Amino acid sequence: MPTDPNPRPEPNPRPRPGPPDDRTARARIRDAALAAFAEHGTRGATMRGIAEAAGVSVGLVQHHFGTKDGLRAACDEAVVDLFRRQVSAAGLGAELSGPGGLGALLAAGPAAARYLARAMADGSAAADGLLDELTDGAEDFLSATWPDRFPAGSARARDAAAALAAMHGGTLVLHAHLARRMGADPLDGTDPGRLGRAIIDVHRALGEFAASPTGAAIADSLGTGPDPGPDTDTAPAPKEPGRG
Amino acid sequence: MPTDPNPRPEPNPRPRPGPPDDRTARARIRDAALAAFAEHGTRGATMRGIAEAAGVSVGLVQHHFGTKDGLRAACDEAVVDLFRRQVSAAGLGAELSGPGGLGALLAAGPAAARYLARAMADGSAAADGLLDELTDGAEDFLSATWPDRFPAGSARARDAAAALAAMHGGTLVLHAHLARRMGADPLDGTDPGRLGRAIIDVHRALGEFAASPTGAAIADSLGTGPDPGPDTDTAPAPKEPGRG
DNA sequence: CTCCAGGCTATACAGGTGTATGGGAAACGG
DNA sequence: CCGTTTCCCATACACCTGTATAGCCTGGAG
Repeated sequence: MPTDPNPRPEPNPRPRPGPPDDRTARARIRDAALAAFAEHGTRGATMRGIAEAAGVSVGLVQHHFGTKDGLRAACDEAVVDLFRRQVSAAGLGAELSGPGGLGALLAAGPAAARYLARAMADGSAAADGLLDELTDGAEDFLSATWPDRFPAGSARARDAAAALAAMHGGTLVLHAHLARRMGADPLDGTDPGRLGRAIIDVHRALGEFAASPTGAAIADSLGTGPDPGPDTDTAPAPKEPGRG
Repeated sequence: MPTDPNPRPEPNPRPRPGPPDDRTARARIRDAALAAFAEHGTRGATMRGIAEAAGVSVGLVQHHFGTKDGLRAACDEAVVDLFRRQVSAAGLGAELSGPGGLGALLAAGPAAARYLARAMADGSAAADGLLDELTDGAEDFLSATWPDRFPAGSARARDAAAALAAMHGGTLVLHAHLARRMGADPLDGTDPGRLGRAIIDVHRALGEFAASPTGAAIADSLGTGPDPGPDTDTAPAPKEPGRG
């Protein structure tokens, strides 16, 4: 959470004229838009609804952000900014897409996470960029940890990295389903580690299953590619990654 | 010309008056709606666009499906039906949420899969129901395979099953991202096993990683020890009798 | 005081949306 | 021949959308 020691909404402090100052009503509008876009989608959210939620008129929204797409772009930028600050604050390096990258996304705040979830599903430049970064991080992680199984630049590493990012991002996008089944939305801030624990459980279990003869048979039935891979090494002793 | 066989595929053969007959223009409209909903979302798709894509007028769409929500419901039902038929045809039992369940979804056809992906993200009764079935299957699978780690009805099994379904469903929802990174959309029908292979690769790699000391440390940092055991559990997930 | 820049509001407008309505065409049944 | 049913179309309507425009209010500068 960014430091925001403002008990009052600060009616009209005449902000500096130059750069985007991001305080006062402008920030209120942006936050309201974030929530509205997250809840109703880019198309479902309305300018009037956002203005009402922010306690301002529709004209002011236009005055500050021009058009609806401009407002959307501002939300994108704000969320990406928040995420980057969170990542650098947590000291995460390239391996964003371990269980850690997801945690950083969640730690950026429920509103931002919800917005990102919608943006990923709807497809926005910001969400695509973030997803690409997660995927790049995952590919680096895979290639660095298992160079024989996922050679750098190989199609197998690329596919696995994309799938990994999609799977972890999918838990974000489908947070409503998780909330329905787990009893608590993983995006509401309480117990941020619960989803991570479940994901690790899944990977451990499914990893063992995939390594079993039954799993190998399933993999074979899918038309295994050129490299079936050694199934004997179970503990490759990966190099220490960053905060997970 | 009273006695005239069918020179055209659907000459309006006066179908049976009673039940939903699903032929002629009605099916065309439904298919066009499926594609439109999948591409533009429930809100973005328009009645006029669907009618034009189906080659009919807007009035006919209303005549057959009443309202837009009725059309949406019909699409839901059709997709769910298709999926069930595919599952039973493949002889899949409870383990819907292994790599098999996802494959059945994909095998139901690109249009249905795309529609389902959108429906999962937007949230519809059909998508929720299907996701619940996948989750139930995953929970059964986890509890049956690792009874000590995922006791039946435990919170840990429930969380892991929900996460597993969300992760696999997420690859469906984020298929555009996968297409961007893998170079081919996993929902376009060609090489249906490629995504499954990537998922298995991910589970194997991440499973090994989670079992490593580094992974265990990460799991510990998330709040719970390696074996929390069954904590507060609630009523087991509702199961549908009959259809397995 | 006046002046005036800028945050802020109210209203108007053009376009698109879902839906209701009235009517036309073809296949039976008489 | 007419009547009825069903499929199908063109149009109208009320509503909501994003956006443009004109004006009000505050507060500092001259």
